[in-house]
Amino acid sequence: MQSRSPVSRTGRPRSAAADTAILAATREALVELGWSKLTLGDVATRAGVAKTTLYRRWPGKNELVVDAVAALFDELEMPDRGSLAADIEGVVLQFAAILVRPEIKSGLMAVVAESTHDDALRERIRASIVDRQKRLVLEGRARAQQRGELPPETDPEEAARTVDLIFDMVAGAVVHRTLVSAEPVDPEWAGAFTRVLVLGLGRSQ
Amino acid sequence: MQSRSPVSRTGRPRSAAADTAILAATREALVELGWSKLTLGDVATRAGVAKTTLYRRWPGKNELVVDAVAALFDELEMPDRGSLAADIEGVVLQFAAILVRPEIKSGLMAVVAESTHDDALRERIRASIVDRQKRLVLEGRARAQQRGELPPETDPEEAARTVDLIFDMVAGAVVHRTLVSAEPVDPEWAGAFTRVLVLGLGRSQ
Amino acid sequence: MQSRSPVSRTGRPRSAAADTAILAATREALVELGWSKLTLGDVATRAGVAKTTLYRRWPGKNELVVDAVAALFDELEMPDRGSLAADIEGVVLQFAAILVRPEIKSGLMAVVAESTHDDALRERIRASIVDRQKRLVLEGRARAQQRGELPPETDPEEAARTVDLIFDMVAGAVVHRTLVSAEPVDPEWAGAFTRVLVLGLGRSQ
Amino acid sequence: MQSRSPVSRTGRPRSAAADTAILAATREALVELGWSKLTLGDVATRAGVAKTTLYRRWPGKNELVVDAVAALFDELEMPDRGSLAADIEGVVLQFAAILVRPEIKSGLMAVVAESTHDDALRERIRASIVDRQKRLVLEGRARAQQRGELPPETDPEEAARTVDLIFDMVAGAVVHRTLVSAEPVDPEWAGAFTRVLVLGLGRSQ
DNA sequence: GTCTAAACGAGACGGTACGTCCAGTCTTTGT
DNA sequence: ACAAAGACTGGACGTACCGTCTCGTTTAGAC
Repeated sequence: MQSRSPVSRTGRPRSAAADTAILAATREALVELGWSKLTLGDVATRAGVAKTTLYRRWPGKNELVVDAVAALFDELEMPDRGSLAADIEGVVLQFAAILVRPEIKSGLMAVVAESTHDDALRERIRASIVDRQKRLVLEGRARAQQRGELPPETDPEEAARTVDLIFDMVAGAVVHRTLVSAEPVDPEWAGAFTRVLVLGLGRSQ
Repeated sequence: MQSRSPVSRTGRPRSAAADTAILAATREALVELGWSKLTLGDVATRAGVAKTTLYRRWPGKNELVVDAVAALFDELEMPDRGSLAADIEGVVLQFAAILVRPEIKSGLMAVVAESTHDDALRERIRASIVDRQKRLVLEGRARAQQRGELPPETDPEEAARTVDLIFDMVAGAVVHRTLVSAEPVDPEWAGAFTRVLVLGLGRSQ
Repeated sequence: MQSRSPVSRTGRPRSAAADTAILAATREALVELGWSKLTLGDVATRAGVAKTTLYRRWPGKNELVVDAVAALFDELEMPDRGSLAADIEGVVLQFAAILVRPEIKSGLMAVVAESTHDDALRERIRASIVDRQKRLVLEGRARAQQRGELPPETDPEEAARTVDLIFDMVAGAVVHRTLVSAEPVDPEWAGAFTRVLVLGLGRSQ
Repeated sequence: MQSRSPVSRTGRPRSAAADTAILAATREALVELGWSKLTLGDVATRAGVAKTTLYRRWPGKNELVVDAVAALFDELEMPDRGSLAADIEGVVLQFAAILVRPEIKSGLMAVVAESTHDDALRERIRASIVDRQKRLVLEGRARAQQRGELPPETDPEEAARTVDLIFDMVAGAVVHRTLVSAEPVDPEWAGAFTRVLVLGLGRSQ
């Protein structure tokens, strides 16, 4: 009989604490040093862990940073604020608040840059970060349809395309404002942005 | 009457050809190797130039890549296509065409990432790339006002804010679509995007 | 009973073979290139070793060459040739034979030159090379005293000064003849030199 | 303004002052930096001269240092001190006094080391430094013969060999004592050395 | 209560690129 | 024609990390 279990039943198990410590150390190092000066040796030292332990769990710097950063995005939530505009504005502000955190600022763009010539990395980013947040768009649309602010979708393909468009517009604008223009996403900007977006979407009205 | 350069009329002058060769070599290396594997030694070799010559002119990899990439953005133009929507759609497609070029794809996000913890670099990017392209938004608005598609601005501060908002929305959405979502900016997407944007702007007046 | 090395029983141990290979490669490079054209990168390559490994073990070129050269001096021996004069003549010829070897010729004077403004290096040379060979003078004197050629020393301080004087005279003359005058130390010269020295020492008693 | 030289009408004449300044700057740099850290650019700067001027006059560092150092050896003189022993002792002390000067200490051994694999350099050293000092041995011998301390030479070849031997013994011992053993050549040592040498030479007595 | 195999820390290893420095040459303008 | 200035090619420097590799040492679970 062969063991079906993917994990080894014998030998010393991997320390669960190490994972946590490594990810925390990575975020800490991102804050202090930024992506390009972050070294795995330094992360290992901060985490009180040998370099080998780190390499046993992540293939490299990129993947480690993706995982270290991904967790922070799960904080995003979209409580019902009563209208589509309010919901969007809330998410925009929340999203911006995450983006300005220095560990994100330093890490996110860098891994996206790396992903432009590393397909596996792009897939990891999509799975860990991007797609996880699309739920917000879906949720918001559903809520708006319930409220009657948006018509129910007729063509499901067209609907999917619209979700992607909205996602690119929201995420893109906030990221560009924050990281490229380096201007704050304050309620005023969020309001102006949301107004344009909601009006643009509301063609049926 | 006026001295062109207040300093150094003595000594061997810097080779003008070297600058050109170095920037071209940088773009070539970006295409072949991508940002992270690009080394200044390799660029120097490709340009047929000593490493010292390169370091004499640029402080480092980041600044070199900004300059190498900036030139390509000046290709952007906005011929009069007859309507605001057509003008925007045209620029979006052109912009996307530049972004998918491998030397841009590899380099742009990386330097933006670096700029998150290097103020001088961010300023260089803003001066060399970002601000230079805002002219397109200004030009487009002026043309739309001439056509009567948009009212003349009344409050100049408000107008400036709107220019920034539009710039972040257009650039952000296209960059996100291209580099994060890694989906093509085809005429269909460009059309959908433009429709939302123009509708949103029109109604907000 | 006693721990050989009080430090570092942990981590991967240093390769003993590397030391040997590096010193051999250094001697080889000295022969082919001479001191001034010898580079540590080249030595590392010849030894099949990374540059870092070399720097981990020696602080620089000088110290490495001292160690590479020192071993060769341990070949010096002084078999009993029956008389003080014969013993000295034998050592002079042996010493000269070592000095004309190209790895010594290239390296020895250079490190001595460096040592004139590097106290640690001078100490290293003294410990590794100079003091190790003073044994020959001591041995020769003891033997001559046994034979009755020299009287037993009475004042130990005076005796130590004489040892130093003889050492400087022998080593100095042979080195000067070989490396500065660039003339061969043949049996004839060795005989003439020994005659002067033995005569001078004998009469001074 | 009047032309200084009636001969050379054409071209700017070489500055004689430059030679002096360069050699002085070389000695100064040798004192401060030592041979290995002395750079020709630095010498040129100290001398208030362009690097090109320096290269126009000397082929390289070695030759420059030989010339810078050689002048100092011409200070050696041997006034008649009344006996062979006193003459030798006087020269030994003078020679030692020159050798301990830092510009000599740093430079002399280094160029000798280089000369072991550069025949032209060895010849230059021989011509500029070594052979110039052999006159002292010849002078001393002649004087001793006049005084009757040494017999007149019979075999001129044998006599030449003896001159060389004495030169190697004196120069070698003093150099070795000073630069390798790094002990002072004080009157006590000089006396002991001279005693051995004179006794050794005086076989006819 | 051992046995045992993987995980662990430490740190040496072969590499690659870094950014700096100097050698020696070349190209300007000035005298 | 020579000088001063300084840019140029080329190459070694010593350092920093990379990702891998040996070591000796835990340590949790299987027996």
